[in-house]
Amino acid sequence: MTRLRGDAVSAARWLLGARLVRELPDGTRLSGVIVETEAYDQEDPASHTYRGPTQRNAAMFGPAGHAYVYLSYGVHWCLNVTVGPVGFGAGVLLRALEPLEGTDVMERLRGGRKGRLLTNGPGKLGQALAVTSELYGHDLALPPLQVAGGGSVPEEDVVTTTRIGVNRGADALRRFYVRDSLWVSRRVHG
DNA sequence: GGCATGATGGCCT
DNA sequence: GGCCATCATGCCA
Repeated sequence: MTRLRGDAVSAARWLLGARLVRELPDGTRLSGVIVETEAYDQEDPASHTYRGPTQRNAAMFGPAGHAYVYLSYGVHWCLNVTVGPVGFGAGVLLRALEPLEGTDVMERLRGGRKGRLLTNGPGKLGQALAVTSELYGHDLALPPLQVAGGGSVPEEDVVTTTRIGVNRGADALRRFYVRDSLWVSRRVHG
């Protein structure tokens, strides 16, 4: 994961195709392939780190390759991978996953929803993998939540678009997804 | 101490 | 396509 020590955009592209593996307390193994990401860094007005370090965003100012978890709209837990040298204040939001293992358990965690509805959105992904604030700051090289691989999607298969749901910095091309994946939150241009 | 504000999702029309 | 639940955070008073 040395690649995560660079800039957020490179990290976001690199994370496409990486595998995300979650182990539940009962030993159940859930996993999938990351197919959609967004890049955020301190120079970006849409980033939680834009106004400098706070208690909430501290993980993004820590070492790369750790989890930055936050509650969105008071409802949804969203998972980011921290990026850059210590003090950099950057991260990559994981927005969608192609499920591989434990889809039956993911369905249960998602209230019976199936197929693409399982993980095609950051809040859905968080719920499907039982991500909560317990994993805040967790080292993603270790169980129970790991990122492995990355850099496996060829340049020509990566689509670059504007991000979803942001107001400031709305025209920045910082969302990336795997072109032919059926598992992304939405295609074309956000 | 109070209040406006989301890196969203689900349900309703 | 539109509405709104729900709450931690952060900025302001």
